[in-house]
Amino acid sequence: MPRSSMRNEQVADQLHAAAIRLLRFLRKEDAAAGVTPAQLSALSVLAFGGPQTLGALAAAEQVKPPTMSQLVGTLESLGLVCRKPLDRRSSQIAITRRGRQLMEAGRKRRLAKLSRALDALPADQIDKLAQAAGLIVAITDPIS
Amino acid sequence: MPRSSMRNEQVADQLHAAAIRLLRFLRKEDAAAGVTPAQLSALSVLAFGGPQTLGALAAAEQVKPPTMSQLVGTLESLGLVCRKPLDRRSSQIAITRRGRQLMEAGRKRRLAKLSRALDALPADQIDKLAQAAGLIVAITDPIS
DNA sequence: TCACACAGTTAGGCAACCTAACTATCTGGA
DNA sequence: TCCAGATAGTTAGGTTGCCTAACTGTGTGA
Repeated sequence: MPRSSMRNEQVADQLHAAAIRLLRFLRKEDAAAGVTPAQLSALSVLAFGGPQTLGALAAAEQVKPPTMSQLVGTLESLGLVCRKPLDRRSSQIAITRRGRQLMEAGRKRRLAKLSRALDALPADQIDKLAQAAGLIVAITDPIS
Repeated sequence: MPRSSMRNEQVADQLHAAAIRLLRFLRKEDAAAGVTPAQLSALSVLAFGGPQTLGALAAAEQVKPPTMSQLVGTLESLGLVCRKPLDRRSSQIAITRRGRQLMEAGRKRRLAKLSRALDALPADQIDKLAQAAGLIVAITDPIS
């Protein structure tokens, strides 16, 4: 086995553990914001990716349609997204003003917790985290 | 608001999104290995941190005792951990040989998926991911 | 010795996933 | 024209992982 693959195996483990810890760390803050992490993530996709169909949103979030169907149902009943029919079997889902506001509020809540931790780090380490986040999103992107 | 805090807010968001994506990306492989991510994480703590009480394990994993109680119950029924009574109300929980084997198998499954992605990256970017993982674990560590 | 602290479990509930099966709609080719 | 098949989404039912509240049983110090 080449040395680089052994290394990658370790990195895979470390990233896995780090992701689990980070989400547990942030979950409480998300809950306090009145939305769950999955809801926040979907709102974020709609905010930055624009209106899209349920199927596209499910693909972007890497979940199956029934999961997204339920999630969007909840968000709609909360007035955070709305549907604009395309034809009689599908709609475009768009974030509402309230949804956008709530997403910003959630971001601020997370900030309160995570930025205290980040503030303790030197700028170059924060850079590394930012770059790492970008890399992770890139390599887990269903499009790529 | 100082510039660094604005920056940290963005990094917080990016890390959050990255963690969600990474776990969704890896979940299927964990399932194929016959253990769930939370189980794998607990086994990992026991493998590297040594035997410990249920309460300590819950604290290490940043979950509440009932959560860990159920998780350990499952792992025990699968023969992946065992309990050694300390007194009549608490035990030390230790990973078994089978638990260790299964953890290694899970690691290999994740490798199969993630390392293909990592292999496409230059070594310096893999370094960044490894360092970032270490930073995340450090800043979300309940002990620190 | 006995009241309180401590360790863990039980009960009940919710969010986020999944697969399988279904409904309804659209569309292309005979 | 029209219907077979593809497509979009929902419903039904199940699992895992997390929580709080309430409980049981055990240990301990004043």
